[in-house]
Amino acid sequence: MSTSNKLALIEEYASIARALASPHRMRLLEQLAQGEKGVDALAERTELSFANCSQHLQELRRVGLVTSRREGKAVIYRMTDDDTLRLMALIQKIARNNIARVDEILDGIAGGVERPEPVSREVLAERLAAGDVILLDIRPPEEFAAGHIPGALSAPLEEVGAIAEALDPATPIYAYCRGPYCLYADRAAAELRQRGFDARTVEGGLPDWRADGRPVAEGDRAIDAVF
Amino acid sequence: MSTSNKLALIEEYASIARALASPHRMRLLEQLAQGEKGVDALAERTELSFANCSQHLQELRRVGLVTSRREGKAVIYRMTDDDTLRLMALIQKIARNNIARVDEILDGIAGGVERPEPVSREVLAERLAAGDVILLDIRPPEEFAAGHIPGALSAPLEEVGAIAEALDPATPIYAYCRGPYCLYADRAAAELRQRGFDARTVEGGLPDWRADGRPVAEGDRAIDAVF
DNA sequence: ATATCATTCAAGTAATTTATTGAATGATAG
DNA sequence: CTATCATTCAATAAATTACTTGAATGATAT
Repeated sequence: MSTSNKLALIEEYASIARALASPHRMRLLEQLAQGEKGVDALAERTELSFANCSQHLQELRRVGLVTSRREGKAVIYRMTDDDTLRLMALIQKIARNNIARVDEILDGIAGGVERPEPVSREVLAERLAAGDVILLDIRPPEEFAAGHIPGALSAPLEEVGAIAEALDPATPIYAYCRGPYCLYADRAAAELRQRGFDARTVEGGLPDWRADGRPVAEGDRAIDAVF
Repeated sequence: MSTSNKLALIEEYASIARALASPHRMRLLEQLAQGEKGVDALAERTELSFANCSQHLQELRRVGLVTSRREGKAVIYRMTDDDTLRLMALIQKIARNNIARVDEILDGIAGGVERPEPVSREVLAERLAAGDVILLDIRPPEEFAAGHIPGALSAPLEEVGAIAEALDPATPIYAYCRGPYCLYADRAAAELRQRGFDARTVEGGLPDWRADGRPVAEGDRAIDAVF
């Protein structure tokens, strides 16, 4: 009884890991980290067939990593809670530390320039309050409009170069995007460092910031707080 | 390039989850959470064939969750760092919150008696310092001798009943064991609650306590600090 | 060197998981 | 009530993963 209980528990724990053990499901979670979405939007963004996407989502739901609700004809999926996000972030951290290939890819993105450690969200909040740093949001403008860190400047990846022209190279720049799985901020920071800026990425992305319980602003532009 | 890099990264992240997605590997990690061990000890404890155990260990090593070193003829495996432990604990927490079956099993172990939330290690440390709580280590005596929380009393599961006779029912009791995957503390606390004690478990086990950077005592008995 | 022991490798089969297809369900609009 | 649309279910084929066996390696002891 004791032993079989223990084995049953371990089976369940393993089932959670198994749910994450598929690139497709990881990508679905990455999408859901931006906010809740319907099955068709998820199928489109991940380029999965409809039925396949639905099945993967059900598997994630089976172990409680996501939940769903019905809204008219559509079923909307969302991450269950912040622990799901923490789990993704922790796996990403372990990968960065332990798998050489991951580090190589991230180095490759950095273009050979020295790649500093990401800044913690806590430090970011302090420096934002002090006003001695520029914060860039590297996501597409629509996502910026739907929610961003107060004080951030919208700087979609293609525009980073142009925006940099207007910035003071003496002021440190922090960049963030969607989260650990998103490389926009890494690439923006790499480009800025190559241009001589003191640019670093922020640990995690907007979903993580939100999960911390920190304030989120909405609207088209939030340049006011920076300039 | 950008997209394929991103997909490559996600593949690697998924591979870490895949490594955990097997009850056998979970059990191996659980064993390694107690401390480093050789392949034969692990094969014996998990009741796996030798070659099979070796292969599972290599898979864990491939994604960096464990490392190994050679010691004479034997190869000793150990957890790479505390992040591996954190990953296990987080999965266990998610399972507890999201999978009804896990909660049922843990309830079953509690024998129908109300099951209070585990106490955080931080609170435990405060109360130990204040001296107004009794701390029981429910693991086998050998493991206690190899390392335990200072001030803990060694109380192997079979002896908990007898030891309880000597304790003051007015003083709260905290119980710990190996960690999230180990049920000794849960069962001890359940038994004590049925006898009318105010008994709770501690979140995580000795490995987690150690990972916090808290002090660990060695030796046969540490009753002195309590009595 | 040779023998011995712990571990790893390699190959084959069994078992599980995945993706696809087409049918079924469940909610809404007409 | 029927038609329509989004989603889910069920069944099959394809791809992966797991376990076993027996041979190979690498380190020690004689």
